[in-house]
Amino acid sequence: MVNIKLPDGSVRSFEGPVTGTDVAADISRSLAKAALAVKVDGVLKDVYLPIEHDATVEIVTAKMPEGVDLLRHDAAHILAEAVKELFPETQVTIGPTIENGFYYDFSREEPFTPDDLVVIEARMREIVARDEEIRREVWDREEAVEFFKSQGEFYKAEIIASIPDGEEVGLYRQGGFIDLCRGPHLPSTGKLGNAFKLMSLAGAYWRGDSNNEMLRRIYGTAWANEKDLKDYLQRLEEAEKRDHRRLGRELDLFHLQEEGPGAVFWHPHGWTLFQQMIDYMRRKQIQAGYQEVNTPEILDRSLWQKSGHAEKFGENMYLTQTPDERVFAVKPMNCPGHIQVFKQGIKSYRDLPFYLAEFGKVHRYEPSGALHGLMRVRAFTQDDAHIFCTDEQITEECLKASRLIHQIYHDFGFDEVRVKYADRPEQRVGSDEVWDHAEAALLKALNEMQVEYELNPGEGAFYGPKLEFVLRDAIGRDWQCGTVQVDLNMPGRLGATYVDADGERKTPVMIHRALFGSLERFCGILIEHYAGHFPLWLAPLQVVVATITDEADDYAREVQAVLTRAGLRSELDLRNEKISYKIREHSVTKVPLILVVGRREAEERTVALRRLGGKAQEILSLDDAVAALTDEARSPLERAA
RNA sequence: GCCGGAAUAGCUCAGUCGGUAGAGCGACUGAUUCGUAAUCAGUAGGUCCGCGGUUCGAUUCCGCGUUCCGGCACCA
Repeated sequence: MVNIKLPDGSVRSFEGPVTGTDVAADISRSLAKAALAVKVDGVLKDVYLPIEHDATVEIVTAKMPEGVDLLRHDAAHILAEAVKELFPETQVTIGPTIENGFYYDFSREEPFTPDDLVVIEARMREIVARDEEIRREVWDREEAVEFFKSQGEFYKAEIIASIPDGEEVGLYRQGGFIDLCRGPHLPSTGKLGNAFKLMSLAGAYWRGDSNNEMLRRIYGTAWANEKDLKDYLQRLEEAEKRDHRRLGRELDLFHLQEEGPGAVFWHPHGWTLFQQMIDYMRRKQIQAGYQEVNTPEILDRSLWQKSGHAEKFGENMYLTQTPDERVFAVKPMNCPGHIQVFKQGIKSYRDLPFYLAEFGKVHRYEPSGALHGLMRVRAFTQDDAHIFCTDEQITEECLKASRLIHQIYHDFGFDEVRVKYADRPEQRVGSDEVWDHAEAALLKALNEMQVEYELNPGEGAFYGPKLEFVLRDAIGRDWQCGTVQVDLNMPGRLGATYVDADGERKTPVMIHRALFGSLERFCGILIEHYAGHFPLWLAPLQVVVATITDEADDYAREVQAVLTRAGLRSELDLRNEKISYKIREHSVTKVPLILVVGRREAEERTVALRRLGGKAQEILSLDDAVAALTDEARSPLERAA
């Protein structure tokens, strides 16, 4: 007798061992058909495997997230089967599911072409139509290794050989294709259905290591039904429309060109947005007790040798030689410069914590393949600051900096921020004891912050562990923005000291912190986050005054003058065009407010206010309109004050 | 940096099986003075990414380079 408890709490009894299919069939025929796998006491299993003992059982269908994940997993296997049928000389490696889809990495001399993708996808649909049974087999490890070697599948053999002793080697067979897999899998290929699509080709290193062979990756997406697939493809299209590179051109914010790879040419509107960010940040920082400084962009190479940058970061640095043959480095970070400022005059323990901030433009020679619009550039502006403090102050200062970051992100409309904690990297300066100490202090602050965080092992800066604040772009790519780093190394290397209460000279701790991280990147994320519809206080162009007839020109000029005096950013549109033409044009470039003035408004000293995306218009007296808009255009900082 | 793809008018793109190119939108000029998301007509605009090679002739074919796009690796 086997008692099966279902999620609704009911219990069904069976004579002997049953399978997930049996249980599903006992409930309803349609459920039996929809069953993709089964969860036995919370563990996913193949639906056709016997359940020998009493258990809690849940039937997994495509309606559940786990079910969709299974579909994607099987789509990857079917992709591999199709590729092996069409290109038998190809070796298979791994094919996991990912967010919204799956991929499979193949080893193959010849690249796949976009045309191949069409053929492979067609073959996948054939395999689905064949509805091949998928069955799990447990193999002896040695036999499995030998088997795959004999098939010329050396990568698979390597994976199996690396499975820890004592773990079962489970293989799944579908038609003529057999693959190592932890499972579970669908009972047959037909269950995948047709809601899948191969998306793109890419290169990817074996085991993610750039020293290894580059494999050929095929990305695909798979969903429970055609509608979900269609919705997903539409979401991708929508995301493309908010791509900051596209909006950057459409809204005339910035451009990049061949002569300056990774360097931004800011146009007037883009630069206005950029300056708004700086303006906000500057005030916010002053409130938080920072002092703003500015340090040289080019400094003698020897300083970078002392700081450790030359050795650990040298490959990313621009060097420049002057006619007297002296070698300088263009700064990739602001920290050594700030230490020079700190070192001027004798500092007392009473001066600590000592805050120095800089909107510092840094240059880093990034790998060419990494460049990406504003998100990844070679010349960028950091809202960088360094907090010189005592050992006891570390935790408190990290906390303060992290709180500041969360507040600022909130003001810019981001409430979902992911935090990562990155500890010591292989390439680093300083002793293990010092690192132990720095990591412990940062972790303590992190725990006191009471935010969820992920570990990012080995990804700290070369001088200390760091917190990373991560935002996501329109198409799901994550970008690190703010950061807080505890540095017990660099102040010592560059000779920074303070006089402690006991009269002894001591080396201060330095906390590196950036709020936006890179202003360029944050600006890119902002563009995508708002899809170009910036909140009024950030919008580069806030108001367009548009006339209906040239009889209103003089009045329109007057309106704009009043707006300018009130501190609003406006433009005049006196062109001899229909008002609907003007409205369409300014709507397309996402100007938040349009003030329409015609003969009537000129006579009555009013304006017709039209908001972006709105249909209605509002007739206001000029004075009321300006007062209301000025109030509306206040930044979060001004509102809080 | 690595794998794959791309580069034609300001933008989006078509095209030439090798005989120096075209559309829509935009720009400009003129007409129109119009009430809330595209008024009409006309005109101009191209080193077909760069450098070599093959060829009578290259935007087209080949090679090298540059940049960009999608990934991987790297990272703010």
